[in-house]
Amino acid sequence: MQATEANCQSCTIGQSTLYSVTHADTPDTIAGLRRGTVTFRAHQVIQKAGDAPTTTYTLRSGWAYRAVQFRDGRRQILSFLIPGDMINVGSIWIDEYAIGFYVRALTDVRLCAFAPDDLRRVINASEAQQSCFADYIQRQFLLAERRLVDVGQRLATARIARLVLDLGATLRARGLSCGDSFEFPLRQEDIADALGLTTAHVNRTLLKLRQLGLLEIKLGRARILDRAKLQIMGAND
Amino acid sequence: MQATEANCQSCTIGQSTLYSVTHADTPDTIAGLRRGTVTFRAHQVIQKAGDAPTTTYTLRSGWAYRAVQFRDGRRQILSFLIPGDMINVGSIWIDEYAIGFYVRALTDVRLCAFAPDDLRRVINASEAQQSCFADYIQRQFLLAERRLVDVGQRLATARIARLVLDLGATLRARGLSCGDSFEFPLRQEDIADALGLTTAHVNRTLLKLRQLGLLEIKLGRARILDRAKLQIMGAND
DNA sequence: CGACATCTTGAGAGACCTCAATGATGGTGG
DNA sequence: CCACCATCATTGAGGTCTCTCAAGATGTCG
Repeated sequence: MQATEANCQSCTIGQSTLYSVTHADTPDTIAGLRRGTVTFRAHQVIQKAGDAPTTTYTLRSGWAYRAVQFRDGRRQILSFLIPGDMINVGSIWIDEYAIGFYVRALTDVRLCAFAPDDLRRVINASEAQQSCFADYIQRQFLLAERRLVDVGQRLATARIARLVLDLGATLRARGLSCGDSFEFPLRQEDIADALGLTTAHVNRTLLKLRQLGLLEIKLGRARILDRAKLQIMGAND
Repeated sequence: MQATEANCQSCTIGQSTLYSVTHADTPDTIAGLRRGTVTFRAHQVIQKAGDAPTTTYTLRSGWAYRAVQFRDGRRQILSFLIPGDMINVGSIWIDEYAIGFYVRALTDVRLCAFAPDDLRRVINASEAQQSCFADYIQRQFLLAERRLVDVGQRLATARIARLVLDLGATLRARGLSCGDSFEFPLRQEDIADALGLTTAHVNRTLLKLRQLGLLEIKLGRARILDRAKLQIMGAND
């Protein structure tokens, strides 16, 4: 990992997520608080389970994921992190919060570093900023519970359809994609571990979705071929 | 539902959860803010999916759960609510937040009503109170992700073991139980829907745990017969 | 004592898994 | 430029956990 620059004035990410109000008003405030950036290469571990980070990071570019690891090699991916996400929200409010998961880079990533105190002040600066932050937390919570419902109740086809649609929607909301084809650096194994499936089954399910002309995942890109039908497939309720 | 009294001075719940700091300092503050209480009978719906409650409720007594309902009758329980829990945290910070789940009473329950504004002020009153609230949110998040890991990766025996241990631990933390036998008003169907199983399978799994001398659930009570072995059973990782 | 909810149990089926082998693909070094 | 390697995708055969559907047992309550 190494420090480099990446200015805050041109950053469009902050405008749509946690410190959006402050960032929109005076990007300089954020720029002044940022303690620099850090980069990791694809597949590197960013934080280990048990770490109690004292710096709070936001994801500036690239993808990562949070997961728990089992001794026998199985793992459960808890969420994927894309630009605008916080790596460790807990550290803002809770000192010495030891995380129960680990964070790993999916692609090369760049993180922005902040002191928890500073972010706390930014968030508390206005009611607008507070509710913007609350909105972010709420959404993360919602996504976790969506996955729980998927894994608990839905078939493999629906789980995959929904995961792809969800990620596509989030990317769009952050201004990182604009159509039915977008960057999608998950391996089949990552999809499997996020949805409680095996790679073999994900592969067969993906084949099925491709044959049905709904979805194609190839070369690090996802192509939604028939959004309407994919949504119906995802909503088998 | 009907309004009745239940005083805040003698309430031990608030001391261990969201407004704990304020409550411990001056229980009168909370008492002054409370807009009264509401009761529901067992199995009554407290909030419907799509509702955007303008009042924030905390659970004073009894059990409830949050769940999503499918058209074909399936459902996924997202979390169980026990005294001290918030019914709708989202409403504190986000106006007009339409919930995507419904809330139903498991036993007879009594709720305390608050105006979102008031709770917001209480929480913002001090850093201690803020981090206490953050801690609560964090824990709810953690529990949701624990369930996701369970449903995604663990066998039925482990899922059930962990659910019971988790609920027991939370009850203990709130001073609502003190040993290995505690109130447990979940039907087998509730367990099934919380863990992505069917009642038939929950029944057989419960039988197995009973025969192994680890756990007994009967007449609305859970009895942990061998905590050590039950924990091992739950940690099949 | 019915009426109802809940628990229990059985037989058969399906979704998904395990294990293993075979193809692609892309990067690396000689 | 090709051989080589690691990573990832693909495919097959067989197994199992869990499900579906159904019936019966048990318990609860008015």
